[in-house]
Amino acid sequence: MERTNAYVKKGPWTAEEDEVLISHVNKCGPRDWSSIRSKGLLPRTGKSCRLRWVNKLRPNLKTGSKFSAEEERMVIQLQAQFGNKWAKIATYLPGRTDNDVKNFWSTRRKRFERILQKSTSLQFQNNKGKSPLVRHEIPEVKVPPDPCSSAVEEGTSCCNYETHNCFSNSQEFRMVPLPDLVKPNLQNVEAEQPILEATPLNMISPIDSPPHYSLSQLPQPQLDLPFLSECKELDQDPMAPDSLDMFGQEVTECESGQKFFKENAASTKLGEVKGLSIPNIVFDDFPPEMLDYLETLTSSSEL
DNA sequence: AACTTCATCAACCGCTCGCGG
DNA sequence: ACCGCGAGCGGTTGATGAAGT
Repeated sequence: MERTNAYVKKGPWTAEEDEVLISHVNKCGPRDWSSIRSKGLLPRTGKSCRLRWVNKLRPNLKTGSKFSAEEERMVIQLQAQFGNKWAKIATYLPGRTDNDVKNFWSTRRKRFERILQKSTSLQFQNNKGKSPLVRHEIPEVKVPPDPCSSAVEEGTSCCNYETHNCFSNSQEFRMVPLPDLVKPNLQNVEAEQPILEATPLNMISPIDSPPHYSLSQLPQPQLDLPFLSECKELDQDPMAPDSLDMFGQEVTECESGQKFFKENAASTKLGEVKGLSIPNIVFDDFPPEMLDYLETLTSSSEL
């Protein structure tokens, strides 16, 4: 048990501290973290020691090297499959820690939040006082209750849904993706052209409920996962049925298919501004495939 | 050259889980 | 069954350096 009243050092680790920690692990193995402090070896909490070992001192870590294209693809795919289970995802990536994966994903997400915020703020400026209805709405998607959603796997997420007022005990919810975000006309942003196009709601065909997959159908861990969004697919019209499969197929062919839809429904809202329906997008957990897709689309747009 | 913005990384915090008493 | 503890995980923050203006 760690003493709570003793001095605890925080902040960056020194080389000397690292040596002490490594020495401890060599003697005792990567455990008994709290004893490091209780024995007076280091003024660090066991938690801190463990983190230091796992993220920096552990052998065979790829410290300092950027994620390869293959690693990026795997993270994208595994995130779509497992959600934000960074530790689990990291087990598929030799030499990478959960912290690495988490940081990678966080950076990636921030980048697109920024890109798309720019895009949507310009959309608002450009559409101010123009179109009476600029609304993007996709028909309701009914998600059947997932018989596989054991409390262990889904419990935490359900709390999140409730937080978002999106999914609680209800067996259905409204998924409201934004078509123009699937393939935003970002090239037009700088040209100050209106980006949004009104789509009559009655012209949007319903999306079938994602198929259900049992846990037993989950792919086993492997290092050679295919990547879903190859360039050829990016040339398609994203709103064409086939292109929806580009997201839907990948996402639903796994245990988290339904969860994916649920979670991302919570991330997208429609806002009302001055009588206009303006997309008010929250990209908290934007679909990774969509982000990847947007990345491809926007990488040449010099935003 | 100075300033701003962005990306990356290390580390901390709060929470949950599992285990032993 | 309950409680306390250690370990592990995910979210978040702050520091730092690179790149852009």
